[in-house]
Amino acid sequence: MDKLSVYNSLTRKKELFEPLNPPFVGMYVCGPTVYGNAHLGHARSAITFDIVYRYLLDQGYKVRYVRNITDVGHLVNDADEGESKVEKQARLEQLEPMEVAQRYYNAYTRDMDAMNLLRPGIEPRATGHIPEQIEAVQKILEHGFAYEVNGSVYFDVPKYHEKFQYGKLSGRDLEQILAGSRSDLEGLSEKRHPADFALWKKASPNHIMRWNSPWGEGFPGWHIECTVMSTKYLGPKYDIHGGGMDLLFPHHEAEIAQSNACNCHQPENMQDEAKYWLHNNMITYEGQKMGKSLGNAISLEEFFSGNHPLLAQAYSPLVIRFFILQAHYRSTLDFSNTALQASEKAYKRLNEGLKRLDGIQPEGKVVAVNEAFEQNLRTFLDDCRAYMNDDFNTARVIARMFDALPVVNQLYKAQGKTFAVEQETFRQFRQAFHKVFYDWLGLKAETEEGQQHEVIDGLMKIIIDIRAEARKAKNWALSDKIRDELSALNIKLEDTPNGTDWYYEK
RNA sequence: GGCGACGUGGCCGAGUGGUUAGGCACAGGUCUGCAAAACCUUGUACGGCGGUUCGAGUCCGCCCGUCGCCUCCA
Repeated sequence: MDKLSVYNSLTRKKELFEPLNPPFVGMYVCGPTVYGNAHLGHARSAITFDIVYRYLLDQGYKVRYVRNITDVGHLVNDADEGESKVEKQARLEQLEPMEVAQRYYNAYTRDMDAMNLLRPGIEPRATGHIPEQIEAVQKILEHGFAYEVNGSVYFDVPKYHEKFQYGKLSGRDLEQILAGSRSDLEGLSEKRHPADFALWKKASPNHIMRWNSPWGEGFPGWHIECTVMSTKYLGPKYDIHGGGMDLLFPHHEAEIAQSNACNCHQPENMQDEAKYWLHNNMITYEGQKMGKSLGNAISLEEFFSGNHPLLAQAYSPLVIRFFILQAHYRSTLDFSNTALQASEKAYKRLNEGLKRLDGIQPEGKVVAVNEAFEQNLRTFLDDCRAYMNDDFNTARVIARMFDALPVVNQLYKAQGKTFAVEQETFRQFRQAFHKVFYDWLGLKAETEEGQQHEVIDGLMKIIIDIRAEARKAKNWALSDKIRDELSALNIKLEDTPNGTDWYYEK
């Protein structure tokens, strides 16, 4: 494939990617709700669209990448009914809701930075766009696709369905939705139809996050923020909307409906918000879904530190990234310690290969061209491009890098004696490999700081053990020599009844 | 039950109907005082049953199983 194709959830097939207004591309991705630490699911979604972003940039597009931050509290459905998630955490931790949101936003950013994600161009917050959301609700009301009840405003799905098609994204039809939810809840709700959803919700007295509106004090419904913020920064119709498959229904379905109801009066002007809807698949743990109730919801922070009962060790952020990229984004991905350890080793080997590649000096060597090697390196970039063009198949790109690795190793090994490929081929390949590794996949050589700490700890333990043996044997000359020479390196030893501690001191 | 995505060798995972995905593990080899690392080489597969086809992991049907959604959580 010499042109980029993407799988569009809206049409359920791969389509040639053709921006609405080249060279500009607008991309909106559903970001995190900042009331808790980011987990693998957040990582997968963010990394998936980081790849899309990077690749489009590399293709020369001017991309405006918007990823929202949901910091508006909404209702939970368990025992804490009536309290928003953000609020609930605030009470627990005696913090302001916005303080909670900021804290988890910071943590999210920290984790994403660690995995080498490019930051979006705009990260709009729902709470920063309340007036725009109110305005959008008003517009939808004016257009006759919503109704107000007791200070809340609901989207009128059946009314919308008369003119537009509700359910086109998720493949549902209204009758089925109605049939499925008719049994209970009816009558308890202010909604006229079970499929209707809130655009604006009246705040209960104890709801902290609240704003004035034409319908009284309240807060926006879940779906409206994305419609509003995408419209504000990307226009009523833009190129790509991304998110996890779990958001397909009802969130994205509702977004499409809101967008059409708000920005178009008639079906002939239908825009469906975005041209391409991209969805990444979910992550499981040893075949099971992740969830707090199952005890296997592991935060990224815990992966990075290894501080979780289910984790055998710590996994570096880039190993997590690499692991995620080894699968195609539309497949479910199962993780386990063995799977991650496999990725860790593979990633290490790739890094070693890259180091060797950078160390190879092709100049002035005897050339005895190996046709297979030559061919391998020459077709590398085109192969990788074809895989990326095929709906961002990073798994195949990585496999292709491993296919080239033996050649790199051979060239490295034979250096100084023979050089089995044309120098120009080699130079172009090296450049291409860098492009794929750094620019497309967003990988980078592991910083060895963390490893070095471990190494130093290990070294110190060995030294201290040797010294302990020397002291036991009353070999004071050796034990003092160890202490004095360490001291010269600003490493101080302190003998305690429980053993010997060490620390840095200038 | 409905909608969607899937079920590939010991594990993770690509796969556009016809000849090797790849990684990890395992095995053999090179190197090595021994070992490790590194490098080289190799084996093991397509959930089940039918169907289409000269030929199916790849298309069609049914069955079984997994995951997500179907909630005013976002």
